[in-house]
Amino acid sequence: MKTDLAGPAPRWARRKQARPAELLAAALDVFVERGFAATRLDDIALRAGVTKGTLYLYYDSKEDLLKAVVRAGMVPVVREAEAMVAHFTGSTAELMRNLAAVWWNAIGATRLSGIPKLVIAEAGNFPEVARLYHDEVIRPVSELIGRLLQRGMDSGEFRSVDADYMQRIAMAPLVMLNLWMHSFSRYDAYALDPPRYLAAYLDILLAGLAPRSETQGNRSCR
Amino acid sequence: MKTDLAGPAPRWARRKQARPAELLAAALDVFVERGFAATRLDDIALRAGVTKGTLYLYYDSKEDLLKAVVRAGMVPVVREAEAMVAHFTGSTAELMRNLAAVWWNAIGATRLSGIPKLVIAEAGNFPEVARLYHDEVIRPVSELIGRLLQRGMDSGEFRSVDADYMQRIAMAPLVMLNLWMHSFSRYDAYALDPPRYLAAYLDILLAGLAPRSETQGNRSCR
Amino acid sequence: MKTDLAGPAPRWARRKQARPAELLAAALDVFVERGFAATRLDDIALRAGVTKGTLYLYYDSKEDLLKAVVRAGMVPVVREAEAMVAHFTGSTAELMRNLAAVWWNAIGATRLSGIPKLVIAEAGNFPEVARLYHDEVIRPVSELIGRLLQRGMDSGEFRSVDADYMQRIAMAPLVMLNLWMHSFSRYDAYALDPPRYLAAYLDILLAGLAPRSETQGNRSCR
Amino acid sequence: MKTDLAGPAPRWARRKQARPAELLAAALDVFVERGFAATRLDDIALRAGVTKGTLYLYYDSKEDLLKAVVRAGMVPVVREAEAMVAHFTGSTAELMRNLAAVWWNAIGATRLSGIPKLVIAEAGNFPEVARLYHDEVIRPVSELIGRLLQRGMDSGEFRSVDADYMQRIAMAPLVMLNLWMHSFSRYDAYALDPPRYLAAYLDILLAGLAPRSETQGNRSCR
DNA sequence: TATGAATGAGCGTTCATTCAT
DNA sequence: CATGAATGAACGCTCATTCAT
Repeated sequence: MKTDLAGPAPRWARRKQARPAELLAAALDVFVERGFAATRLDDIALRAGVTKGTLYLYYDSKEDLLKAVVRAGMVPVVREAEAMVAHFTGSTAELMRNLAAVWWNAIGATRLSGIPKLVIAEAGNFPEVARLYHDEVIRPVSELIGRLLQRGMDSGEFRSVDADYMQRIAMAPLVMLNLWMHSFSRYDAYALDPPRYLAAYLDILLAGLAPRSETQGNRSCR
Repeated sequence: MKTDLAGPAPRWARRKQARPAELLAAALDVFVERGFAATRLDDIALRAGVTKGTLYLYYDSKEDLLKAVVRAGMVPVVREAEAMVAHFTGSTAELMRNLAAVWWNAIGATRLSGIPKLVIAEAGNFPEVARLYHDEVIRPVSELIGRLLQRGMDSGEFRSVDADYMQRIAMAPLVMLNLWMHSFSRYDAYALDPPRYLAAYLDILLAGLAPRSETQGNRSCR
Repeated sequence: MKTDLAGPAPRWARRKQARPAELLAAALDVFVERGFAATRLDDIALRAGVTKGTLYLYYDSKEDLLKAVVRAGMVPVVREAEAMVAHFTGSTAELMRNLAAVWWNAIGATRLSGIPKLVIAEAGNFPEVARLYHDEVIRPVSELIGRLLQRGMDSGEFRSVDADYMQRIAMAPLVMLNLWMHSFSRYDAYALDPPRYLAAYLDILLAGLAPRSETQGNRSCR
Repeated sequence: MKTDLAGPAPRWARRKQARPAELLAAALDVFVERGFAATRLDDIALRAGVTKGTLYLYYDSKEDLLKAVVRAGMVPVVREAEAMVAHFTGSTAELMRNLAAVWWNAIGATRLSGIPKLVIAEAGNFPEVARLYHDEVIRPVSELIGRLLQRGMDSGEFRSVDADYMQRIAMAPLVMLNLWMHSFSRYDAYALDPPRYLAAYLDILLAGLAPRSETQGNRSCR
């Protein structure tokens, strides 16, 4: 799965058209490494192989750059996820497993995984970033997951739950994995094992959604 | 349930002893509102009703203030949770429900709920803050929840799960609720309903931990 | 030879009367160690075993403290030198040797040796300090040395020189020794040997003052 | 004789290349006037016709600026003195008179004369400044004067003296003249006449170095 | 007399943003 | 398009001075 953010700027590809993507790639790197406030535009320019002034030819301000990074990085992945769901024909549980894998490959294992931390940290200071991220990323994904849960309930695969809120609960561990990787996991002692984390996640999520046997309550389903 | 952070500094209580707590309360407020980097020491001082220099009579630096805020805010709550678990005698599920309620009352519904966002945002820039929060908050809580899961499994109340990682999954939605409240929930349109969120959370968590019926697979627990 | 500046404050001597001298001793130490600007009143107070506020019971300001240190440290030594000269009966050359020794014992080898550097560095910023030091220290000493040179010329011991300016030249190496000890000599590699320095100084000074050729009359040395 | 430090920055010469020298000239002026600690970067910038931030485009810190001022100001003069000595063919006494004149024209009569006071005052607080000044200025000059004395002794022009220490004694009155000009001479009442001072200096220095007549030593005149 | 908490003005340094070239 | 020198507004931290106790 590809994103619009270029990889480490290849020197030979300095076409004018490629410039913005190169800048965004550099900006993403540094924003994720240092956080928004601690990032100097000089660092971004240095990593992109340009000078600070050049950034202003493409983006109006540091905040504008942040918004571009968020949008260019996340929206394509959202689109892709939506396309995947639209064409999937298997069981809902299978679909959720696939989605988790896609999410891991497209975001979790890439530099994009740093975006949620960035956005959460700055949402309070930059309403436009909050709105952008919510409307372009969170809302579509929420609706996607909400529809998925509904699909599972409709088919009898899942028991009846509060779909609107359950999708939030379902997303939380995935987001937290990203946050952890870009906060505590930076220190070796606090690192965790993502596959094992994801396995535990899918285990309890699907178990929790599975219909209870008719004759048994939750507590007594033993 | 109370915290160690005092309310808005009463003018008449300028006792030396009360000062540090007043400063921490003000610092917490502003840090949570603005984030660490965007917070000016002048703002904290203003809110505490003192001048900037006074802060340095009690704390060595802005980072030191952050560490004090985190420690003074969270450690007592952790202790309280540990005490509660140690004396509880009911079912593990009930204990988990109680813990969620305690957590909500002591943290979620107070200004302390802003600390996780602060720490996650700054953990990368301030290793000491990361270490402090992990060792004094995350680790004890993780172990607490891990023991809880083990207790449930031992008693047959819960099915067998990867306790170490499952506690991370179990904590994630609670942390995410805090993060949400201090990022997107600031904008009315994106607010959510905490009780409903917590209900959905406990619903799926306990359902997911409940033993499956012996004769039936996950899908077919009917 | 004693000064008015007390040694390391003896705890048992905390008579009110002794306080000002203790403060001055502490102030001299720290001023000499760090320079005027880099010295914090807190450091002086700490060394004197009092608190910062106490300093203001005895001295109006940091500059006032500096003036007191300079006056209390140097004036007694000047008086002593004047007394010594007044009672001396030997040759002028011998008197100058004695004066150099007295100067070394009373100033060069004590903490007072740091005062010239202090005064020279701050004279431009504090006219009162400049005036004080010049009128109470430099002028008396200049006149003393000038009279000495005149005495030597009158007696035929010295050749005829520009007494007024020669006393400045004569003082320069002694002052420079003090300055060196409190600047470069702080670094071992740049230290020098004071006795050897003083020997070379007296050697050339007295040789330079001695009457020239044999055929020229040397009234007192024939 | 010129120095590398430009005069009052001409507005029309805002070439990038000229900037550093303009900044150093301004810095030298203000450092000498106020001393290092009392100098505000704003003052230097104002005098150079730039803003404070501009200083940091060329120098890393206030201390770095001090080092640059010292190096750029003194090293060329040292080189010049060394070149002059290397090519001189007259008598050693004549050479010393010439050196004193060169020193006066290149340093004593220029703003550079303020540097020794600066360095002596700050050597204790800034080891790097001390080392720089000692290794790049004091040591070369000391060696130069030491060789000169040796040359005079070898040729029989001078009597035998402790060359290593005598060069220190010989330099002291010149340094002291600089210090005086930038401390007490600021106040008219305490000003002195440099030519007369230098005449007295050369008078006694050369007289003191001259060989004694065989029959009458200085020492035997008691 | 002595304390020490509090002040408030000040300074070195940083960095997003601008603009002449 | 691109540069990079310059700006100027901040902000963290310091410390001489004050004053209620």
